[in-house]
Amino acid sequence: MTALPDVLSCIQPTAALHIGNYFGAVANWVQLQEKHSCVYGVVDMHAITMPYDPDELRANTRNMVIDLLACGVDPEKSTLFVQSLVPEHCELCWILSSQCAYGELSRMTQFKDKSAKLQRETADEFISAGLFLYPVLQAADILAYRAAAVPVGKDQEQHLELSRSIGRRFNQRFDTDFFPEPKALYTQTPRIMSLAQPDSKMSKSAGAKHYIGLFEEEASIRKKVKTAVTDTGELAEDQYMSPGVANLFTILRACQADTVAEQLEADYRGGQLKYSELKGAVADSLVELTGRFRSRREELVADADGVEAQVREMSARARDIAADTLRGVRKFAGFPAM
RNA sequence: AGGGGUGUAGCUCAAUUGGCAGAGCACUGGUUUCCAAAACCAGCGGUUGCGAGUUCAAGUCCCGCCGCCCCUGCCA
Repeated sequence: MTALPDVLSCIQPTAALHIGNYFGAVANWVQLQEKHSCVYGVVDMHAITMPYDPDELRANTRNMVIDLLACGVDPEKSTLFVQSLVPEHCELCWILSSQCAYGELSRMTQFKDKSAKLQRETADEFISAGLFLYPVLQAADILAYRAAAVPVGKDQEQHLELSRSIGRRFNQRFDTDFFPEPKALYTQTPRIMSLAQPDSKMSKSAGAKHYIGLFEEEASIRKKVKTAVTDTGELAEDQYMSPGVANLFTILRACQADTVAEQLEADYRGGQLKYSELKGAVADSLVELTGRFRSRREELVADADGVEAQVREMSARARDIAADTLRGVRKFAGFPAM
């Protein structure tokens, strides 16, 4: 029997990582692998729950793997798999879906938000059943590895809770302790906001000037930082600084530029801070940090075939664990052994 | 499968009897600003779902097809 991992975490393949993804999740992955055995996944089967293009998805998945390796996810320490190469996720999802109440799923906020939005708006958008089952697939992602812990931020708390309760129900229903309850690993990660709209989280969907790509060129990074929103109106009574400025400081500290950040904060308190200086410091830090990633990424791209072979090998390793889980699940669920 | 809707710029939508495809938002550039925002000025943006037809002329009318939404069914 293959050893079960301490930590499991997944990310959806998207066009390119931005600094919000990096500081919010990926940097933490790189940290965690130092002290834990980690399994990380690029979950392309989740990506098809929304309208998408197949060629784009394939390219995004390949790029995401490269991006993660460039950021420091280390095949020597961790297992990085592509979800669709481990079909057990899907099989487990189906079995678990029958241990999950319809009402429970319709109460998932992510799904509710989407449906509510539909009623408010034109109501002519395609909502796949896959979107509804999304949290169950997520539960399968975790339970397939019987992982001990999952790093979560606030927004994924509810989905992890569902995974725990599905696993619990499975155990109870089939009178076993097969699935350990995955613990939430609360790690404080900085929440990077949109540069153009600092009251909402940084995301690519909002548009190019809202985010900074992790592998963007220096000139582009500097330009985007420069055009970031600062003070847009009056500060609220209880506000220390405007969301835009606070966001710039968050980025600066996330880049570990603490001494610079302290100096500039002192200037801010004294009313001496020139935002152009702050922006210069932020841009410098980002350029320095991402420059390393960019050069590592170039090496990986040059060896694309090697990377692919490596990921297939790691996915096969992940599959060994998942297949082992499924052997047990099939037995409990009443299916014949394969 | 049948019935009813719907499809126009990235998004929301307009376009008279068939008569030059437009607006707002978004985006790009400029003025302004320590940097931004806001404001103002300028600009980019189109296979009108696809295909055929009628016409001097089709976003608009006729026929076929496709996608999506709602309803009623059918099959497993």
